[in-house]
Amino acid sequence: MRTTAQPIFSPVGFLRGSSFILGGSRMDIASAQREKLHRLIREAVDKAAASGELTFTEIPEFVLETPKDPNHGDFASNVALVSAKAARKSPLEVASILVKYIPVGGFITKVEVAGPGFINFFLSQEWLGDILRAVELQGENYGASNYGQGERVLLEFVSANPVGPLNVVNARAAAVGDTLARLLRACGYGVGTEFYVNDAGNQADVFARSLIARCRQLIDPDYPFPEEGYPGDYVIDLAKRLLVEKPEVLELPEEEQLAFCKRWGTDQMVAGQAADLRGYGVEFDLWFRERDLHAQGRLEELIEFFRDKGHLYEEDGALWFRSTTFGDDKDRVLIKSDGAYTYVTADIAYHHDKLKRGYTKLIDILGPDHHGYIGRMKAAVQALGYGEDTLEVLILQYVALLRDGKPVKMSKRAGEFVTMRELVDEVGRDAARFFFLMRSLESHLDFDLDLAVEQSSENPVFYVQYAHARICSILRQAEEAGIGVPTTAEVDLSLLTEEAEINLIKKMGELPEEILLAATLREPHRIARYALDLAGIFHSFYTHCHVLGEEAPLRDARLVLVKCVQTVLRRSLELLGISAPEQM
RNA sequence: GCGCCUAUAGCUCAGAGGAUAGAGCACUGGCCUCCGGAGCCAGGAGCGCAGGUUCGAGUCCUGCUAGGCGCACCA
Repeated sequence: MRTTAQPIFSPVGFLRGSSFILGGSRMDIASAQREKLHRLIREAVDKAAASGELTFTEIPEFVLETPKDPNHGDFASNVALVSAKAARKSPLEVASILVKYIPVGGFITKVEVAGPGFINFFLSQEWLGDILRAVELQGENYGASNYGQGERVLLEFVSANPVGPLNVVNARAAAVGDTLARLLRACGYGVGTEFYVNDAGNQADVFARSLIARCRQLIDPDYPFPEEGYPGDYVIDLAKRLLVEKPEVLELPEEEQLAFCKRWGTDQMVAGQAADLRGYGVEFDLWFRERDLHAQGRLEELIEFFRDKGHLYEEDGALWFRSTTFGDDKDRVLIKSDGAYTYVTADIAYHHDKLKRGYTKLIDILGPDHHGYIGRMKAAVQALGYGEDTLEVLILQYVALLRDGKPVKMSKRAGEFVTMRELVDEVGRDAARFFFLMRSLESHLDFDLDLAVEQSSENPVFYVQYAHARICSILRQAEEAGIGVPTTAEVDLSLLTEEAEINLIKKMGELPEEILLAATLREPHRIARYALDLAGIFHSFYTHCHVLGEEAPLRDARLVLVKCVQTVLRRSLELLGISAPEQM
């Protein structure tokens, strides 16, 4: 069973190998430099092979990375390191042979062999200008690509039961799923987002009975509350509203009453969840109702489909799906001996529906308590006739809220837990999203409530937003002084020589690649960290370099630079679903 | 018992098999005649344990240890 996140395509061959191709009509210029270097390296390998100096059966995949240490050049490749074995020479020997075939000139000012056998490339200033021109040209689309070529991906996330308010893990899932959707769209995928509403199962029945009991208690305080009922106060509030909206509900025959409360109650919960999510910046393309699957006979269809394929058998009065054929730990019951469908039956029918609607990649984002679910669903998708990797399940880990450095106690059984709405009310939508997106999915994250509301540089979300607000302030004052922001073509970009300026430009050049990595590796936290890095470099620039007040040529070049940083910061924040305030 | 996640600086966390393992916080000391000090600059310390694969392992494999979570004819 494969339980870790599987990229849609392995990005390895794509990013590190020979073909860095961004589709669409406008190729990203900064990445075009990278592509040129890739090609030059491959040509050098071919020439070295032709001359007999190197012998390969095939060229291994290699990395072209931006070194942390600027002394290692603008780009560095490990091609010699990874191909040393195939060449039966030391990495240093391979590297020194290859550099002979890499022509210096044009945008390449120097090529050298360093360390254990890296080939370091030093580029002319011109390529930095290319980055700024790319940002200017592409603006709000900077970093987008057509890598996905329209492949249809369905992201399902949150999918909380409609029996209570959303919790903090739901909030984490919402932030991660929404940003992943934005990232995949930016990479040219045809993305759909869905929330599966589990409104037909036992839990919905229990919820309906809890609601009825609360209604009766409002009339007769001694009326007993079901032992396994939902204890939260929100059920009482809902009961009050129900008695106002439909006072005759308690007069209905029991079965009708239950059916009504189940439908009405879950609808109310769904409406509340949708409103909370909207306030959090998350809108779903579709809220898919489990009850529709039942009403449309889709479960029966699924059973017939599986029966035809021979995936079913009966035992102990129940109908079983032989999921072990497809690598599941054990077979699963689809119809219980009492004739009722199990939860998994409906969920398989739902996934079948997604596939029939033309999605070729399904991504489910689930909480940590559902990891045991992966095997059976991957088995189901295969039994439906699709490849093992069609379904990809991302498991989020738990969230611990910290106040005064101590965990906030939560008890689901007692109905005491912090809801997503409370969290967002307390720390704000931007801080909540950023804190969830800062960490990798699999981290068990500590959410520091005190830090999230702090208005200081210690609070990462403020740190990033403040950088944006500072830029806006500069541009505003320029405008007030009658100084327009020029275009890259109108200024002398070679005046940007300060370390902070160079670092800013290089960092901006990394965004397209970061977006691609974040999307394909399912690592949205890369973008949050990217935004923090870029903001940090900007703050340093701000302290060391002035914009307004400098001589016109330098001032104008810096205005262009600052304008570009604004675009890139805005773009990063937009991908995170976080606002970019002009003033704070 | 089986499965999943985690273990990196005092704390919270990054780290695409590669160069000297990085940030932030905390602690200490500096920086405002100047575009927003909600900022900047400078200082110490670390990969849970044991093997293995590799030219090279925080990263991959195996076995331990510790913490979190899950193992239904519940959803």
